[in-house]
Amino acid sequence: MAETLDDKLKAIQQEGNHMTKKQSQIVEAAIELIAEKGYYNTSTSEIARRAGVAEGTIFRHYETKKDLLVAIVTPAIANFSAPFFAEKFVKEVFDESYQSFEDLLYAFIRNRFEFAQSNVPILKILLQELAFHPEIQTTYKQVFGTTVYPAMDHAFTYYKEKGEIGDLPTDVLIRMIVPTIIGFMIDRFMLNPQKDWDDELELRRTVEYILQGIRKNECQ
Amino acid sequence: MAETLDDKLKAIQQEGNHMTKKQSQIVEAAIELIAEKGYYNTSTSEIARRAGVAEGTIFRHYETKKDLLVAIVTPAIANFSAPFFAEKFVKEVFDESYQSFEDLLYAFIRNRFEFAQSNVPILKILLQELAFHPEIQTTYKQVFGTTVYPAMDHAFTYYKEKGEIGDLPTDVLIRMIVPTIIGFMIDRFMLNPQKDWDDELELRRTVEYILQGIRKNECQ
Amino acid sequence: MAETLDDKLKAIQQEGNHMTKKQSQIVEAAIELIAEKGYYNTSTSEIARRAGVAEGTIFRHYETKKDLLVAIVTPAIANFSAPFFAEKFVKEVFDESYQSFEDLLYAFIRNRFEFAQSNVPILKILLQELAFHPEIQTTYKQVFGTTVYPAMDHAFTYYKEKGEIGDLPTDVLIRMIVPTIIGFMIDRFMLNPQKDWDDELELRRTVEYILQGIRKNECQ
Amino acid sequence: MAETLDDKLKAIQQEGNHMTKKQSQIVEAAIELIAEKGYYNTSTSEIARRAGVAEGTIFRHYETKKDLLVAIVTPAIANFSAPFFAEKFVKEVFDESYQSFEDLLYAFIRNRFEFAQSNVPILKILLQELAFHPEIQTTYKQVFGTTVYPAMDHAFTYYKEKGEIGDLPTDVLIRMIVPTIIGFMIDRFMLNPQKDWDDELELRRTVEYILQGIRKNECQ
DNA sequence: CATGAATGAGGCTTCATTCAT
DNA sequence: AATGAATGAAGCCTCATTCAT
Repeated sequence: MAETLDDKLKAIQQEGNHMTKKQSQIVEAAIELIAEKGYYNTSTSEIARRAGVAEGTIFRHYETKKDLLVAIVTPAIANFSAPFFAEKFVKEVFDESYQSFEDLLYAFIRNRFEFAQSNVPILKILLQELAFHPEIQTTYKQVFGTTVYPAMDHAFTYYKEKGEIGDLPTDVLIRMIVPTIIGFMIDRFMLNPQKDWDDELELRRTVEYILQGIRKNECQ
Repeated sequence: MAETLDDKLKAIQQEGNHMTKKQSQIVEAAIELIAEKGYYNTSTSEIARRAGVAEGTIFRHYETKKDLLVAIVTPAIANFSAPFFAEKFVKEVFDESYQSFEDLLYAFIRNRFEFAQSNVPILKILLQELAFHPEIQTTYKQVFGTTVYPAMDHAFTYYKEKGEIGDLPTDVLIRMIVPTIIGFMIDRFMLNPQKDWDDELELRRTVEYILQGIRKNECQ
Repeated sequence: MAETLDDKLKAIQQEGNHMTKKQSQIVEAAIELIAEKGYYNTSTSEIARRAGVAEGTIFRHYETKKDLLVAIVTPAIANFSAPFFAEKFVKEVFDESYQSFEDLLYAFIRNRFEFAQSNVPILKILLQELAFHPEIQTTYKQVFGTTVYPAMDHAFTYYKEKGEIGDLPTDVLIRMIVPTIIGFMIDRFMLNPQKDWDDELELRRTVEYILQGIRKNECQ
Repeated sequence: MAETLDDKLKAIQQEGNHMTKKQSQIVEAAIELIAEKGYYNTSTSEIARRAGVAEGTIFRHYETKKDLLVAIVTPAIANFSAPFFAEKFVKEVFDESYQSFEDLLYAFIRNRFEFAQSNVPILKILLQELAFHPEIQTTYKQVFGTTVYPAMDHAFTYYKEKGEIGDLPTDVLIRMIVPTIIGFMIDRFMLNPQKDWDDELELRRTVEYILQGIRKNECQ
């Protein structure tokens, strides 16, 4: 138990490496089934069947069914939240790589959009199960509190000073921006994935909506 | 099965009337427990215990556990979505009761905010369980499609013509507005209910954010 | 959890009363099977089958399989150890109902012999499972320490003063007497129950052996 | 399967010889764990872990888990019961090496005491598991019937004739003596090993108790 | 209407044993 | 000989649902 959550998160990002073939079959099957039907409607025997392994094999790799869920969802939290902030927000904002908040926001949304696009089922699971599993909530809070929030706070402060963002607290800005982005992705990937989307257009619209919504209110 | 969904919805809105004492105890207990722990983590025996009735009594009133869930959630859908639109949007917008889109939006958000405030647990259930129960999804789509969407579409058209809203499709407007409002409520009532909220201020900020986000872009 | 072990023991002695028919079928079947094959070789499904009930019914009455074991064994401990001491040792020894230690010992052995005779399977379980279940050990120690030991200690002191017993510590006397008695019963009821026993003779022999073994060593 | 039990017993007594290092690690680990927690509470994976070998390695040396148990317990039976009788009882009693039954009994108890002292865990296993494993019972009966009983019978007859032992059947004498000795050892090594024992004193007391218990009843 | 004992299908998990490497 | 991943039978337990009272 000396292992910290932080260690775990790091370990997780390289997970793919040391997984046996059967293990990744299990994870893949679990992701498909749980995304589709939810954690409590998916039995371990069903996962085993779809993965083409014996039920006992699941428990050789994951002590409990919940451990399997956590093993699926934790990297998603780490990867969805962290990378962009670690690399882009913190570094490039200082580098002034982004001329304006708009540039940053656009890069951010596009980057997360692309990540989501490649990870729809896992993110679906994350969204659906977050409410029911304290273990996941803890990880989420940890990641959000140490990585996402500070980076956002930092960036907001910077652009507020530059006058590009209205004078709203970070909490409020997050409460505006995040649901807008997630709302778009839910619509795009979960509610109406089959629709004939013009992703470029919608990304622009989303950026625009947020930008106008939070910008300094100069024209009123 | 001649009964249509529509009939059901109507019946539901007057439900309170014909419920026996035991029955409302059951519903109340179920709401508390399911909101707190989720549908699959709440057993009928637990509901019976908290309600102070025998387990069999639940099944005298609801054929299955899922029926009980549906009986809880369906009126929430009907009531959360419908009333305002039926009464205010449709009628008063025509009456020109609302001078501006801002007035309408503000009235709408405040109205829904107050409704949410009095129905936190049920709405929590709705939000959490919607993903897992096709029965609920069907009801939701039906209500949304026949009541909410048309009313919104109507209003948006009206105010777009008046130049108060930018020229965005109804779908897009909904995708912008709804997550913003729901996101606020989740923060307010579910994630941080204990915070020292200045509700008036936050309502204003929410309206402002939406308004700027979707208004005609005159000042750029 | 306010309930003390003592309360439990009392409750247990009247247990028979409030057991439903199915419940006593379960207990009876469990006793038979566990006595014969041991706790870990007896499955709950087997118990259910022999009891003529559904497997789930067991768990309506006993939360876990181990609870069932404890429910079987605890009264045996209470009843095997306690009654004689409470009633006879303590009271009658003072009354001088027993002229000599021999009388007391004989009455005691005969009394416990008869009890054992009517409870062979349960006592077999107690003997076999005591080593593996801390829950049972705890009960045993409690009963022994508060009831059996004090009564024996009392009686030994009394008869030592009368010169009928040699000057050995209570611990040692118990270590001599108890295995002799239990050893006899194991032979009689468990190892060779089918033998053609002359119980009166063997009881006498057992008393004699103990008596000579611990008496004041006058003739050497 | 031409191999008789007798062959096996002989083979067993030289077992140490042909055991590989891993094999004795396995046996040692198994003894520790099974003594502590019982056969059914000890998994082969746990034994393998403690032994520092792979789980499969156990099954290379012992076809089944039960075979491992038998391999542990059979030599204990052979060694606990047999040697003294074979060497001492039979030979030395005839040699009249022991002047009196007391001398023999004392030598016997001391000898078995010392053996027990060096083999507590294995004897614990024997005692605890004997009831549940017919394979062990068979071995036990075989050894007892062919080695212990005849030797004892022989010695008893001899000393009865010399008038040192009362006229009791061998069965009865065994039923008196054996539980007394085993009872002492259980107390000494299993129930209260940590106590500050004066072993010499207790050995003497045990001998004394048995001796008086079974001697010719001359002084009554 | 209400009760609650009884049901039995199905879920998660353990573990002795096998086998390809 | 040794390994350890994989197996799958079997175990304990949960829980929605039924039904006699």
